[in-house]
Amino acid sequence: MADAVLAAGIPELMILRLLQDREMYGYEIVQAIAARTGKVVAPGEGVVYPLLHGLERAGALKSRRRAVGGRSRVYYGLTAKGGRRLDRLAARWTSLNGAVEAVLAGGAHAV
Amino acid sequence: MADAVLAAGIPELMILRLLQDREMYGYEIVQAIAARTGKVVAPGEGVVYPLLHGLERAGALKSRRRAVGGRSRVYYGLTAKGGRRLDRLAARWTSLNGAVEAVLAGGAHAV
DNA sequence: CTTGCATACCTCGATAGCCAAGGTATTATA
DNA sequence: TATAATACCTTGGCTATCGAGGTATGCAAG
Repeated sequence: MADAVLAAGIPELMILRLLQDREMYGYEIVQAIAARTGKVVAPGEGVVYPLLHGLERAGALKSRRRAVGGRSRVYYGLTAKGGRRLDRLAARWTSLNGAVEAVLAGGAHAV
Repeated sequence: MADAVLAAGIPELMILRLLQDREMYGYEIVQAIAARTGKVVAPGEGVVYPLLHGLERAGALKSRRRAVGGRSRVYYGLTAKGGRRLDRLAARWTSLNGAVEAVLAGGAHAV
């Protein structure tokens, strides 16, 4: 099932969150994540493009080609389904971080 | 290489942190993590034991057999090297969480 | 005008971390 | 005396991620 620890899943979460604000294209997303995280997290194109394709297949994203300045770009937008997926992953991250912080803080151990 | 996104690495971080406080044995660690995180994170024995062996091989842990109440247990303790490793991973987690929060918060995008 | 860099898309193979499931043996409990 | 809990371990498989590659266009420099 691969669920318990959420093997990171950070790129997916970030992509969904970015697309919540506005449509973006793959290359732009790659740059945006690196920029906004100061390169702390910087998934390459080999991560982002397959994720975009998978998310679209899953109905979380919707794509459309647009020609901008002679260039052809594939813009992605969040669907309602994608929004729910984002909410779920964001909540999961919060809970995951809480778990890590709890152990790092130490001291108080229930049970 | 596999470094940029820190593919979780949560179990390792937690093990090192637990052993910073006191010696523990594998089975105990498995229970402790599940308990302290309310099962949000609950790596099984198939995760913990190989990690303990790997960390010991890497010089981050030191083990010794102890007989407790007729039972034989392998207790692990943190070495100086393991302490540095813990510091590094903990810092990394903080920075990683900061990156995720930054993207989730959205709005302000530097650069 | 051609070399090279940034843009923009994509795929592939390898690896690492995690997981479930199993296996052994002992001790406590019902 | 069966069953659950303790305590150790390994194996095989999956998935996310990574790096490196490949194609093609636009633009700037030389």
